[in-house]
Amino acid sequence: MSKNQTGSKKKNRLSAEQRQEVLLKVAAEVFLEKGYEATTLDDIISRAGGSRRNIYTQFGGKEGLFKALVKQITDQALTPMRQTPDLESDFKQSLRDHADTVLAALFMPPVMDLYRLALADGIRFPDLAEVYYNAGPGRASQNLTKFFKAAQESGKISCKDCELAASQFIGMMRDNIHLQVLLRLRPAPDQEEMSAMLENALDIFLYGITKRKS
Amino acid sequence: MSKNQTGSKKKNRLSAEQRQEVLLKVAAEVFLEKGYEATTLDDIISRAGGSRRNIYTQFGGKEGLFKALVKQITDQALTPMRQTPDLESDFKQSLRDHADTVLAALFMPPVMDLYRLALADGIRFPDLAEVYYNAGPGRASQNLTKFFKAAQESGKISCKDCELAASQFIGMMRDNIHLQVLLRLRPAPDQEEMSAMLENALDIFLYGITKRKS
DNA sequence: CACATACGGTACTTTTAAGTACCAAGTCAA
DNA sequence: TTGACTTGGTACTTAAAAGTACCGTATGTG
Repeated sequence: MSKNQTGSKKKNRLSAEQRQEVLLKVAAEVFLEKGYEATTLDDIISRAGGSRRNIYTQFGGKEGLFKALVKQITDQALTPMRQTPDLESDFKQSLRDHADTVLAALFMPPVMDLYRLALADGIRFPDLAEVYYNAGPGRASQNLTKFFKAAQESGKISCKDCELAASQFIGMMRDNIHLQVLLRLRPAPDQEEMSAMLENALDIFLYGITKRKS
Repeated sequence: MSKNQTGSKKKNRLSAEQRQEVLLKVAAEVFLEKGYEATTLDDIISRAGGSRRNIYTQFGGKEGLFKALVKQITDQALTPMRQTPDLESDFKQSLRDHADTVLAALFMPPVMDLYRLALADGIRFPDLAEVYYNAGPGRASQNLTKFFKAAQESGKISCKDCELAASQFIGMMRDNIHLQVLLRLRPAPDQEEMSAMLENALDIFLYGITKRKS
């Protein structure tokens, strides 16, 4: 007994842990949408409930809340980027599977928001930029590099600079469509369009666009 | 007579046009570096000289100054992106020349700053995002698409979707090295490294990484 | 049931920056 | 030279948001 019933109409107090959880969740929405400077604590309080004191006792202030948030997000939102490609099966299919994961992750709202945030507020919080890069794009690039090197050794591909190739392959996923979505000029692609993007990139990356004698 | 000598030690008044010019120049530095919210008018005044009144009489306030700035920048900084590839000569060399221009432009400080700004403050100023995209990456992509279509018709290349290919080629230029520079995690590449990036992208894009029987 | 503890909300203080007013001083024209 | 006009600088007003204090009240324990 005690604690509080989920259905009570008002005055349901939350424990410190619950409150902290809610605060981080709401803070994520607001900070990621508006950036650090444009976000006010009142925004967060009014959406999260509770009072200003929660933020100060638990996080020490706006900056503390922001940093706690960054830590949590980089731990969570970027996990898809950590997937490492399967080295065993067919090369093209492995690459397709991996790229599919990366591409889908790139268009996930929290990932896009984090990308914007890292660029916008990386100046004020250098940790943010570094942590983000290492956990996300950097990690993805490393994994892909390893994959390419292995394929190179087994004679499936031939790349002069596997690291650069991996970096540029990731870049192909961040094409102008991705940029337009980042800028909110168009909605994210649906499954069908995403699949077209993927196959197109795959074809070019594997075989090039030069006309082959048939 | 009258006006003011360039060498006078103090109290050289500037005309409205001169002041406006200086203000825009300084505003560009500050806004592009810190973003809209984090920039204060005092920052700008103290660097530009003059007084607050200049900003209010000439631009109407912070927002007016910012918008005037965006207009000026998109007219100026993004001009390299407008270059259209030469359709006559050798395809690979044409593409190389064009990509070289685009790549160099992508790493120019004002272009990078504008990229950050468009992502960070595009929410508050939707015009900014749209104008930026159309004048920069969008234009570049369009030009490249035309180029690819022409090459396609003369049988030099074979791409299923030239527009998508162009978009992804531009993406290859925005690889993880570019991202790291954007995040201020490393300095911009020098001529040599940039050339390596270019040749690598070119090779992959034209021929793919699949091992060819020699 | 009574008490200690900690959450919830409001009201307050302080700081910072936008926007405004005013005076002094330079510029130009008659 | 004088007087109208404009620019430069400073000081002021107002607004908004960070940070603080306090009190009422729920929680759960002895």
